[in-house]
Amino acid sequence: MAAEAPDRDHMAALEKGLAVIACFDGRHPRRAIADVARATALSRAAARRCLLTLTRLGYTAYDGKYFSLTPRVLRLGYAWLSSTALPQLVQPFLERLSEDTHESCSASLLDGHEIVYIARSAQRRIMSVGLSVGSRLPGFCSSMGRVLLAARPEPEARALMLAGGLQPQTARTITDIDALMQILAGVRRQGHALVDQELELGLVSLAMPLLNARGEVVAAFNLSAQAQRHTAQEMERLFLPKMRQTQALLRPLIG
Amino acid sequence: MAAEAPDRDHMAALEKGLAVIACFDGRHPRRAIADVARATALSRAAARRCLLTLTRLGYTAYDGKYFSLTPRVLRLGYAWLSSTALPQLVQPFLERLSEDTHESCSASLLDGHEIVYIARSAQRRIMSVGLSVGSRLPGFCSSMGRVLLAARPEPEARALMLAGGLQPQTARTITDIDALMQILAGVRRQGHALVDQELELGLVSLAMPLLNARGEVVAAFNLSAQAQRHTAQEMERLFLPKMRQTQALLRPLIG
DNA sequence: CTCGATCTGTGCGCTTATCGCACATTGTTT
DNA sequence: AAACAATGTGCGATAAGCGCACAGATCGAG
Repeated sequence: MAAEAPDRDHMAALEKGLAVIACFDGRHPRRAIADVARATALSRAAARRCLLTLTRLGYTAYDGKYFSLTPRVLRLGYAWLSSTALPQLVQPFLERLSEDTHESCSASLLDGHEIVYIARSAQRRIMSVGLSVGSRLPGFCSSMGRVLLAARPEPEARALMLAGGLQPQTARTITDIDALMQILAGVRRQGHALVDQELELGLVSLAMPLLNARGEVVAAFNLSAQAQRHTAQEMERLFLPKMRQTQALLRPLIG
Repeated sequence: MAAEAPDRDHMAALEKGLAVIACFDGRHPRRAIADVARATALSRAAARRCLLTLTRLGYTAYDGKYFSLTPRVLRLGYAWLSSTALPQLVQPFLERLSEDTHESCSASLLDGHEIVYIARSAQRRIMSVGLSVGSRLPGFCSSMGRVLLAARPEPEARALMLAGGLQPQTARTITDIDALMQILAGVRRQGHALVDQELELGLVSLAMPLLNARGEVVAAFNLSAQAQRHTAQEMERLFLPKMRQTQALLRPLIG
């Protein structure tokens, strides 16, 4: 193939191997070689080399037909979790907030156009898909995503949302980029974001930034509830005070 | 360097890159190039190439001086979590057990000579080091480790423990390999393992295998408490029945 | 302020790791 | 049984990755 990006330091093999690891998920827990090759757009030979190397290192297992990840890959993800104090710091506050309100609370960071959960205290299983640390959701239609996007410069926020594709998640999902930018402006003004069934029908979610001592946005946290139990207005009335309190408690504790 | 292992498919660059990711942890959240090179035993040039590639892919960030991991690495570590149903399945049962007993409960798998936490419900912070999903402990002196080692063929269990180095964690840690093999035999007979302050002073822990419908050991779960509050005998009397119940409840649910 | 030590960025030639293809084999499907 | 798809293996060609060496930057000590 022609060299489109002739960067001096490329480490193509590393990039391919990471793509191979990342192609496993809940829908594809076990994959054969050709399967992985298709999913990663690698040649079969390259996919095979990656898988054999990963197996030799213990990151994948091979039963003679299918490859699957081993818990050793947690070494990689856990390297990040243990290298940052934020998740462990926030977790007990989320649990407290969750107990007080009897709703589920989470914290997340922005990674490109998606949010990544870094801590969570679930009260009930209200979402169709189970969320946990490491889970990802589109930023443009999630409450925490909007809080985090609102904290970025406007051109960047716009670019990130457009790059993500703006796929509607429900019939109520707002996908117009200008409308979304307006919403971000509102979030910036009010200091919180309320999303009403744009991510999943029946789910309302209220999010707020996590600030450090200097007032910078370092993450977002939210509280989500069933739409039948609480209307959007009720959400703000019932939960904003406690969330502001959590925000204020954490602020001096975050470097 | 001479080719000691002339395997045809090696993918050295992938191996190096993974080592670079894994060299970050709580004690080294930010590292410079030469620092990473030392920690991974790579040449500075190789470490630099890995770090630049990882940064280009968004797995690490560079502030001009130090590199640090980004939450994107959770894509790798938590690819496994989402590819296996076990953690999500076990979590609520651990929470229930933890509520009933007011003690901390966890589940783990064996990865080489270490156990890896895959789910946890902490009641109180009783250990000096905070545990969470992805945390690792030596297998030979932890209750879950002994349950998992006991489920392996004896020669394999012996080899794994020896490979781990048998470093004593407290003055009470048993490090004699034959004594440990005896203990594993007892665990196999009784169906549970009790570890009394061998991992950390003041910590007692009772573990039991998680069985699938066919009766195979697929993981271990435990309950840990402070030694001051409960003696070893008390642990078995107080908690074994509830743990057996949890084990029985989960057994038909695990594929 | 100067000097020394360490680290970083860069370029380069050499080595071999990695590439994709092609063929033989196996096993799966219809 | 035939057709299809996936796997394992060998191989030659290419360039990816290697370590070294030099130069500039940074930092600390004295």
